[in-house]
Amino acid sequence: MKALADPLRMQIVTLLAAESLCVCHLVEETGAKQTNLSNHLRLLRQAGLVETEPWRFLYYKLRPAALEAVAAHLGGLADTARTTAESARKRPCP
Amino acid sequence: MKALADPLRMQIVTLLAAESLCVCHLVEETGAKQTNLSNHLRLLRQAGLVETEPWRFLYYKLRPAALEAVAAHLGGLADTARTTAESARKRPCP
DNA sequence: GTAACGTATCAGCCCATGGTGACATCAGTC
DNA sequence: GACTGATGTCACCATGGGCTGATACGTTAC
Repeated sequence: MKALADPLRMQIVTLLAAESLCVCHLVEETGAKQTNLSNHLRLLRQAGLVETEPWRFLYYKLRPAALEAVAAHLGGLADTARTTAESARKRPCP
Repeated sequence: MKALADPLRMQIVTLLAAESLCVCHLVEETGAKQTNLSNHLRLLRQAGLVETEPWRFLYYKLRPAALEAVAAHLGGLADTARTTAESARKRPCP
């Protein structure tokens, strides 16, 4: 969750959803500096959301399963909330 | 996204997924102080993730649709990533 | 009416995070 | 070997955000 809290990191994830990209592309697309992107990509990697593809240059690639897991978790909470909202029972206050 | 980045707020959302609760319950469950919870709940309300139910006491309730929207957005990114990963084409570097 | 409770706001402190530039290392080219 | 570019790390600073306690206001109970 924290990994996705930063707007730039969310932008990175969105860009990587479309295609794997190397830092040179990300610099172009986001306008952020290389070192800053390096920091953010490290965090996204540590969070398990992206991985690297060594190529001519180092490409970064989204890990769909990790993102799907976050989505499923939130979706599950939403489903649970829908079910319990129907029961309409409230826990009494002390 | 930012709204869910804080562990306490994520805990609140998880608790509210199970049932709507008033602050007195949240104080008990989380151990956080009333004023702190009030701050966090304000942020969650501003983010559209929870709403209030005036009752004997004020209850807070999760908005499943809002949470579902976040989940769907992330899920969509994951799906896109899966599709593009199969194409295996890489944007060339300059 | 008074006291207690529920709730939100305010102001302040302190730590975490985001961004930056310098620098180091590695790989490729000449 | 010298140079260049790609990549990541380090140290620092500014800002943002989380938490706290005091306070204000409205409601409820006696």
